[in-house]
Amino acid sequence: MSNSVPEKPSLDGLEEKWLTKWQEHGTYKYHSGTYREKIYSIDTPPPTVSGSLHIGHVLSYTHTDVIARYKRMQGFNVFYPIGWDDNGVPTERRVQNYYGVRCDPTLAYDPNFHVSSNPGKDQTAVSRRNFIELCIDLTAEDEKAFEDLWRHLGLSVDWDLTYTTVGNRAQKVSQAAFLKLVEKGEVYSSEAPTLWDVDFATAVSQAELEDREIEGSFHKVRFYKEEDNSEIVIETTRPELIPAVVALVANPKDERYKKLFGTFVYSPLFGTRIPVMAHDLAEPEKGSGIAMVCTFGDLTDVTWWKDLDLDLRLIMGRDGRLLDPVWGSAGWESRNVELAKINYGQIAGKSVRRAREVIVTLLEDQGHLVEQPKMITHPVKFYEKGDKPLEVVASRQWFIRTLDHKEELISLGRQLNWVPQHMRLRYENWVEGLNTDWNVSRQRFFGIPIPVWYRLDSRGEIDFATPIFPGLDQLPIDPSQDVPMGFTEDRRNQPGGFVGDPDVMDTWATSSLTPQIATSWLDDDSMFNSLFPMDLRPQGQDIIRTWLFYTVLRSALEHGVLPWKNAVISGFVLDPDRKKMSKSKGNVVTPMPLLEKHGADALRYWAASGRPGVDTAADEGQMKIGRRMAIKILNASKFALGMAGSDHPHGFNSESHVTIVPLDASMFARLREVTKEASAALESYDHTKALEICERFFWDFCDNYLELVKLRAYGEERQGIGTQGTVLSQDTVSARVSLVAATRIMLRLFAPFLPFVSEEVWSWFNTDSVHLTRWPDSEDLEKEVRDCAKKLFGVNEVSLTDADQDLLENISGLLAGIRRLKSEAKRSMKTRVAHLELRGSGSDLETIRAGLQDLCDAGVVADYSLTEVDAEKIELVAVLEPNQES
RNA sequence: GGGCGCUUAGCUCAGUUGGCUAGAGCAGCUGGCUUACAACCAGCAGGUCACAGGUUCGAGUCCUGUAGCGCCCA
Repeated sequence: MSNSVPEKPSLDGLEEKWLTKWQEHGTYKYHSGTYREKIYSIDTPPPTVSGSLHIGHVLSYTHTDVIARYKRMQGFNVFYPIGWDDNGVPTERRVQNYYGVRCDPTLAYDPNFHVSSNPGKDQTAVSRRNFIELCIDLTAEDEKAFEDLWRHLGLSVDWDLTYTTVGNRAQKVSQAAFLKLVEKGEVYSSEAPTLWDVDFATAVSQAELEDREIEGSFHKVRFYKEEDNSEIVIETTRPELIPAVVALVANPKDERYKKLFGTFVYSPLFGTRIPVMAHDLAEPEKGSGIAMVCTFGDLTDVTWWKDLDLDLRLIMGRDGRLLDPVWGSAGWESRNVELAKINYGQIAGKSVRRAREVIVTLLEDQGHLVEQPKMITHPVKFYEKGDKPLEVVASRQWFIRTLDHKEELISLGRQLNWVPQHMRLRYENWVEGLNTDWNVSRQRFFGIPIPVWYRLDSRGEIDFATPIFPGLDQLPIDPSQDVPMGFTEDRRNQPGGFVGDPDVMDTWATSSLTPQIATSWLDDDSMFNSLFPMDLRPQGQDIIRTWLFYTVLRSALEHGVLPWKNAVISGFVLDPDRKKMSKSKGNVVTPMPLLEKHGADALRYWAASGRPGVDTAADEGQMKIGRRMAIKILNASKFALGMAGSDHPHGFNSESHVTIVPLDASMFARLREVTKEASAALESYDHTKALEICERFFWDFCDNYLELVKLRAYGEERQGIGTQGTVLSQDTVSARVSLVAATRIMLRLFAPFLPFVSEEVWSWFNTDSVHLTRWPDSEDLEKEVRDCAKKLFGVNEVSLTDADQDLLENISGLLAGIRRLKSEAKRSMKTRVAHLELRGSGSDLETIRAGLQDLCDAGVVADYSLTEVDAEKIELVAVLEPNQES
């Protein structure tokens, strides 16, 4: 046993030292080629690198690392990769702001393009390829910041397994998975009304929506019955859509409107003849109980349009400005075409907002408005990253079928082990509430291209019915650069030739494949089979409906199974005042300064004190406690392991027999329980409980056990028992072996939580890494005692019994009693007790007899006596020696 | 409007299938340099378990309702 306990142990410099050594020694490397049963595979969340680092990244990633380290110590070959999510709109937006550019796909690539180091107010237009190059450059920088944090925090990931969500492999997997779903009939394209963000100019999916309460106005507008031109009043928040109105609907049970169903009315301003119809979704209580249906104001309009088989009058452009239809032409008939033209002329080409103002004025001027608009607040759908309400536009999109698979998805959700369990309900509620298939096309620039070309007919029109797909062996492809089989580049965009699909995939269409990307799906079958389905998906509660849901969906569609066995859902990190952190509030806590101030082990301690699914405040107090514990581990270990380092002759050899004395055995009995309880807690992903159990034992060990055995371990002369010259007593040997063995066990228990200080202390008397040792179980404990006896004293035979588990606790209680007496007398703890009388029942006194000598040593008791009395518990009567100074 | 979670000491949180006087850390107070540690140690004090009912020999724990806070969905 090598032994180099430092004189003055310190946390300074530990992080750099061990990060370097772990990297050099490949401590956390995954070893391919082992059996599935011996592998523990983790589907780590790839952080959005264009987002800013915040303390939340420390919390959940530390939780995962604790589990990874625990599993590794249990002998699992841990597959623990990390990925970078550099895909999608956040990256585009960041590149635009950072470099002051915008993408214009019509421009040609400029190989000599350089970004201005001082971007002005006006954005420079750049080609798509230039733009993508900038995206890749910037994300590379962003990845470094994340990697620095993870490394500094001591995450035990295998950095050789790192992947990105825009890399070649991610492109290949995303496109292959898409094409396989095409083959299975689970993907289709269609021209349909789609939720559309006018600023980003892209379609969005149900998962990317959020409702926001915004101000609007109810306008009471007159429509006119065909039969007698009498008025009928509807209320709308979208008067600018009156030119797109295709029906009025009321509830079939609504007596007020029953007789109107089947009749026609004319719209104001435009004179369009439209039917009055019945539909269940019309709410009698809302407004006047009769609503106008437009193509399209919202998703309800889409439902009505489909259910009632209504006409289509599109006026919303993809840029959020109104189109300019020809009044009087087919579909745009009017009973007063000239008036319709004049009125519409005022709003054509205008934004929604401006058009609304104009329409309201026109309605008022021409007498169609019943009264002044009434202000209301109402929920409106937004793209979660957008600033303007979503519009519904008709466009061609690719969809993955989800609605057909709801039941299967719910059933799979019930097979997954959710931590905490109630998170399953969020998933189930989401699946139950799905109302559209998953639109995976995005009209963006930076992303993985949809791997599709279309034929152009002799007039140059796109034939969407027979798309051309690449073979799996061609992937990845970019249809705007690559050419489909049977064509040459000069046929691109030519009549009779082909055209590439201009869209990219929703980023979730890639992120939902992280298990497949990380585990070499399609590239290495044996690796994939040994890692998939994976063991653990750790992630935030905010992306259950996206990342978790989509990943389950893709795995179900492709493999027919769950992608992992366990999903551990972390809570949010709140600011120190327990408020949600947000950029706008300016209360975002960044991790690096805290890491530098308190140290990695301290931050990890804080993180581990937050349970899965529970929101946790960024509390520096908790970090300080973590640091304090790391220091305590250094100091306590220095003392305990210092006991091992005697070069003096001790009188023991391989023939000797050592008996672990009852007090020491009692400590081990408790430690055995601790290892059991901590293991059970970690098995159920309750790292907080595991840490608490270990921490409590450790503190108790320091405060009581260490103090009780201190003198015995030193082996100093004392009454009755003691050493003769340099020869140690059995009791001293028992204490020293116990101190060292217990410390070794505790270091292994702390290793997953506080990897730096654990490794440092371990290195004082070992050459291997504590992180590659076995997680302790009760058998290890006996073995550890034997090993220590052998190594410290050359002793082969050791007796360790756990006859009395309560002894240590009882003696500790009495020591606390002695301390209380001294404290109440306002005397120093080293004050001698001239005489201590222990009064209690005969059986109680018997239970403590084996620890009395240690108690007297720790309590500085000169002399004691036992008095048998009829009492429920042992009472102490102490006579303190007089204070010599006063 | 629907769903989920939370409410225990000044603060942050434990509290298992219902079972002794409801625990810990931090903060507070009082002492103490004590041969691992003053970045430390010892001791003390601090609670109507959100509220109202109910079940039970017994409820922080189970049931019903109410209030407040937070999150998700519509």
